[in-house]
Amino acid sequence: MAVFIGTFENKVDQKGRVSVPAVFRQSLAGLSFSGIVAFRSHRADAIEGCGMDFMEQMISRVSEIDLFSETHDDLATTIFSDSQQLAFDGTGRIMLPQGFREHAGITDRAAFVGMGQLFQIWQPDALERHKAAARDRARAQRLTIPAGGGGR
Amino acid sequence: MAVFIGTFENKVDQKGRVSVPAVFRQSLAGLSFSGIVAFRSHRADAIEGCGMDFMEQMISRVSEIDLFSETHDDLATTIFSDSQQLAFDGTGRIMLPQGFREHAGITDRAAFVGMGQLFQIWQPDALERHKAAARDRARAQRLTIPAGGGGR
DNA sequence: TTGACACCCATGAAATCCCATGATATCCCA
DNA sequence: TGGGATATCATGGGATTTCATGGGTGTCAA
Repeated sequence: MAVFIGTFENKVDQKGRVSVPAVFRQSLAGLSFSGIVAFRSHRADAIEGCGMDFMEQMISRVSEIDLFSETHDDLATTIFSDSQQLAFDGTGRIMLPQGFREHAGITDRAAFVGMGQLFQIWQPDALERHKAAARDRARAQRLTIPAGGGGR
Repeated sequence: MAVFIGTFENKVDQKGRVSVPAVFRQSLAGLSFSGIVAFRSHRADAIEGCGMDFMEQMISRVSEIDLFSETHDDLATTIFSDSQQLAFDGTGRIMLPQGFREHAGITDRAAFVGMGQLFQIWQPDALERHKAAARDRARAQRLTIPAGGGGR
């Protein structure tokens, strides 16, 4: 399973390219698709990213639902239609599509934020604000991490 | 397993040809039939598409089941009899048969929508409406991905 | 002979490849 | 453990390829 930890800020060049942090790329190495899968976060003004393995997991779970049922189609449409495969170039960069950049307000800098199985891509200033707010909420609500059933 | 992710809008020319998005073609590469298998969606105004591998899988799955289930038998009959193999030409285009275009209301533009192991072909405006509706339904019913057997 | 359809070529825009660069980080050996 | 030698990385930009699209031509069958 690909794991993403840490925050990295990289430049977006004229062509819309960004280097994906090397650590993230190493997590993604060996998957069936050499690149990331990205989609607009519906919670935040950010892009969410993951590896193809994560998407394949989604597919197999969705396929447990009856094919051609309304539930299956709604779910599949919602999840897969707005995602995009972004392939690495020879030096580990991806092209951030215009629409994604707009959604996140990204122009010339992008911050990659590890979130465990997923990561997010933010406009750096927006990320700062978001982090501060998240810290406050977590403190106010005394958030904790649920105990897991042990690794599998 | 062929994976279809993303939405792509392409033009349908005078002759009824459309380019299948390059990403989808790559997913379909190496199968026993170089092209797509398509049939009219019985619930939506869209064309369903997949690779020959998926068709083969559906056939074997249905043949296990249709002894017991009339519904599945009907579904199978509907799907398989209506399906057509649409071969790629040298540049990755297919011919959308008249009947399919009519069913989906497609004239000069067609949107390919990834649904995981399948994809759909829509008239772009109809797709927008459909996407919004699907999202709303998914949210209203709190549809979630069925919990899998845990990450691995 | 007239469509329908497969095959071929041309084109512009966009994405990707490829190489060069400087800045860090890492390695290695005394 | 210091500090030069060596990788790794992020970044820039020109060259090349891919892609979607348009249109022509040949072929086979009704």
